[in-house]
Amino acid sequence: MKFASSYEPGEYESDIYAAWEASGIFNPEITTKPVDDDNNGVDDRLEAEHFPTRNTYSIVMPPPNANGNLHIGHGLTVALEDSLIRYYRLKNKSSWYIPGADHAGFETWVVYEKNLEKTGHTRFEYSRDELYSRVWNFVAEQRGNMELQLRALGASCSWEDLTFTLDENVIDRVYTTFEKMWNDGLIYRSKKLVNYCPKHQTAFADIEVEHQDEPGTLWDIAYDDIIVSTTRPETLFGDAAVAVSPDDKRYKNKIGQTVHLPLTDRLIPIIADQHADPEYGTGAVKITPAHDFDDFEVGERHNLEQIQVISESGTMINVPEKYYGLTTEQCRKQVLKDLKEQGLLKGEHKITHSVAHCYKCGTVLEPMLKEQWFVDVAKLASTAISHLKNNEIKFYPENKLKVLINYLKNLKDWNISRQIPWGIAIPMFRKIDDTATDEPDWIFDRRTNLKEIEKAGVKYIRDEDTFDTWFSSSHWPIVCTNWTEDNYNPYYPLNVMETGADILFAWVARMIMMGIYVTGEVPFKEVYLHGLVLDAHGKKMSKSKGNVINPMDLVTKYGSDAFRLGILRGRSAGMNQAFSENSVIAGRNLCNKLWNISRLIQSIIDEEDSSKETTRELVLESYQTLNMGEDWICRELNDCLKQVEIDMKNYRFAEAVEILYQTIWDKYADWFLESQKIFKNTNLLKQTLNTLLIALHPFAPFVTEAIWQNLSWTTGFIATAKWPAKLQYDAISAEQFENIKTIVSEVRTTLQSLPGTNNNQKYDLLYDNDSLIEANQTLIKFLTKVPSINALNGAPRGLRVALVNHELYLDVPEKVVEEYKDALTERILSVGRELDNLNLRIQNPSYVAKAPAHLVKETQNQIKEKEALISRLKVQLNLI
RNA sequence: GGGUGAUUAGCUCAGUUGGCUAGAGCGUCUCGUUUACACCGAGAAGGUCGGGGGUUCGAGCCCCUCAUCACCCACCA
Repeated sequence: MKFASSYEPGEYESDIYAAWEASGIFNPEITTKPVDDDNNGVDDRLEAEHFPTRNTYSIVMPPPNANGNLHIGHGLTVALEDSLIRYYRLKNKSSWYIPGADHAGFETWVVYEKNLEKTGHTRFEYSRDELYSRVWNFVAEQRGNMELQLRALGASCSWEDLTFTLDENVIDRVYTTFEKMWNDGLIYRSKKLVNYCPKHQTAFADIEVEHQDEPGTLWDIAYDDIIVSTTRPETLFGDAAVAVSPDDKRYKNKIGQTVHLPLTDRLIPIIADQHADPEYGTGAVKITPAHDFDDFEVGERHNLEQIQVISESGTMINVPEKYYGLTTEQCRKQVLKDLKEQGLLKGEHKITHSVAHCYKCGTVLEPMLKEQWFVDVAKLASTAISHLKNNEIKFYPENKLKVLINYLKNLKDWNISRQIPWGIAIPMFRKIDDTATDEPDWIFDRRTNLKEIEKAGVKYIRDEDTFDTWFSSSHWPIVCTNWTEDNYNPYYPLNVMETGADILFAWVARMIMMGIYVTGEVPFKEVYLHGLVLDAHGKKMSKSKGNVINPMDLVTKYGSDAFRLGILRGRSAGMNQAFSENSVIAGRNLCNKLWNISRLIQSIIDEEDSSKETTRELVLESYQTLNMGEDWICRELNDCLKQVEIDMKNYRFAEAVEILYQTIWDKYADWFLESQKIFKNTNLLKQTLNTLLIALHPFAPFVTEAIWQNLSWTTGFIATAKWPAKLQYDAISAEQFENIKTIVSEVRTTLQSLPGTNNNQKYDLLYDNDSLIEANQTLIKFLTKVPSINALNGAPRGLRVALVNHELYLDVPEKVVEEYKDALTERILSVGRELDNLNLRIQNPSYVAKAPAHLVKETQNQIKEKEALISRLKVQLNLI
């Protein structure tokens, strides 16, 4: 096969992915171990089960929305997770990356309902079951896009195991848990104030609410001779009391009295409650238990009536005729107008307060009294906390553990009822047969495909609500790995849960609670949380701002690998960081570089093979290092591998990519490969290239595989290659090569700083009594591009290269040396400044006394070197 | 009100338990049409590490303080 002169990702990526997928290498290894009769002391249970012969490594994908497209955050997720899974696959673990698709209950519902409205229909024309099947079809049409996009990103997941959040086994598991919770008394039904979106007509969990600081108005309204402060005058019809602080002297004598509720003929009491803040407003506050969270609690304490005055569609009910049916907004205007006319509006103050919004449509949420299913979280949370405090899960970044524990400590009961049809039906049925008074009002039953059921002659009707999606997704590690009560499962707990830091509470916390509740074990051993990908200027991406970056555009433009390398660069756990297209460009450049490195090596191999007139060597033979550069690159590659291993263990992706980038480009290409243009150690070239390709493969799967398939000595897929072993080399020789590098660099710098370098003037090199240079003159000549390099016969001449331990001269005419004088003087001064610093340090008696001995010694050596260098440069200056 | 994180080169970011002259990518400047690569090669410039104090032989890193910017949680009528 021929290498093109540049790497064009578009020509290879889809074919490569298809070949991987067809070969089944992304599936985990599952074998049935033969039962060993002689076996003693090993759990028999294990023997009978399917289980891998190798160590396992498992990750579940946070399921992207089944009917959506991937966004940049998914791009980061795949880059992180797939790097891990590919790395551990190379490390010979049976690796299982389980893909998923999310029915995304509320998200999808909102999209669907919008579409429905466009066609002139509303949800109220259909039954719950009809709507469910309609959305199912809608999602089925859209599905597949995001799965193709995951493939384009190179996600090496086991597609046969894709789990959809509405799969039967998921629903089954969720019902099993729910039933267990119901039996354990962890589920209860209660009429409580919940956050409610009047537009979408559904309730939310606390965590789904978005609070925003907004300007508002605080009105003072006279309730007889007491003036209350409120931001919501329209709710006054639901008032059940006026509260003042028990410590507030102004109102002490009024406590226990009653006042007239304005615009009505009702009387309400004045009560004392610590909720009223004497410092705020007038110090007197109206209490509306049915429409405010604080007031609800005050109402509980004082046994106040809960009067609902706002309906579930957001209009006024249980109010005087005049206001009935108005929206809350219209009602507020009318109430204010009427109060003003009656002279009861006593003041108006502009304030800023925090307002709860629907995170999807932005509608102001209404606290609404509703009967809902709640999870009593106290025990779940405290159990989770004890597991967390036991350090059973390691967090990256570390501080999230503390944050999570703090959240769990303050967690309130969890509302899991949603009034939308798109979701898992809550498996609870309400008794409709009033004569059967002995039977409980609510029973659990899995037959949610039925609207009505009959049990022991009593009729029950299904609750129409569906589960909060987080209730089912909290089972994700359990359902994806097919964990069951009866069998040992080597893939559970997961090795790591990788997801966005923004859903630490909503998802990670709930998976931990649920995992422990269901399996008795934490669901994963480690958690890696990535931050938000911000736009190029560090701003949050949003459709309205128009700064959204589509990962697929970048894949098309630069290639999948470039995108992955680019998005990992400069990113660390938990941090919100800007996206930099330049990093993707750097990734693209690296892929092309690696491609050309491989092209050069293959051409060297081909040339050698043809000159030897042997058949092409398909096998990788062992190598021998034959010169310092070869030993040196082995050492550098070993260091690089070790560093990558450490970085992967610690989830330092950016650092791993960085060291690979530098090793490939600065070390392998710029030094080793250049030197191999002379030496051509074919076996070593093959071996080292294999090493680099495999090491980079987790991060840049496509280009490394494309190269692997093009090389003459490789077999199989690189995706299932073995992580490289350490290379053998001579350490002293490797270290010697550093000297060659220093010599070459110094010659290059000097040549470029000589006056008149732009007229392409070439000079020879002269060495005197220097075995290292003598032995390596061919290489030095090649790397410095000087016309020739010779032993100096007679007195030194030309310009001495600024090296301490080597006698090397650039054979330049007197005149050029003369012109170089200024540069030389500057050089002496700059080395002098460094020397001054070192001397200052060594002259400090405390430093010599307290610093570690090796540092002091190093400083002394450096001083000697600098002094030698200066004296040599000065000799040069005097010669001029 | 509470909490978390950030502040290092023109831009985006590294800098792991304190240790030599603080790094990278992209950008900038100079030179280079060398048969792997111009998505290239060689070289260079550019930072008093947000301000101020402290601990230490030694601080980008530890402590205190101030400032600025993000984000999260919380019941501000």
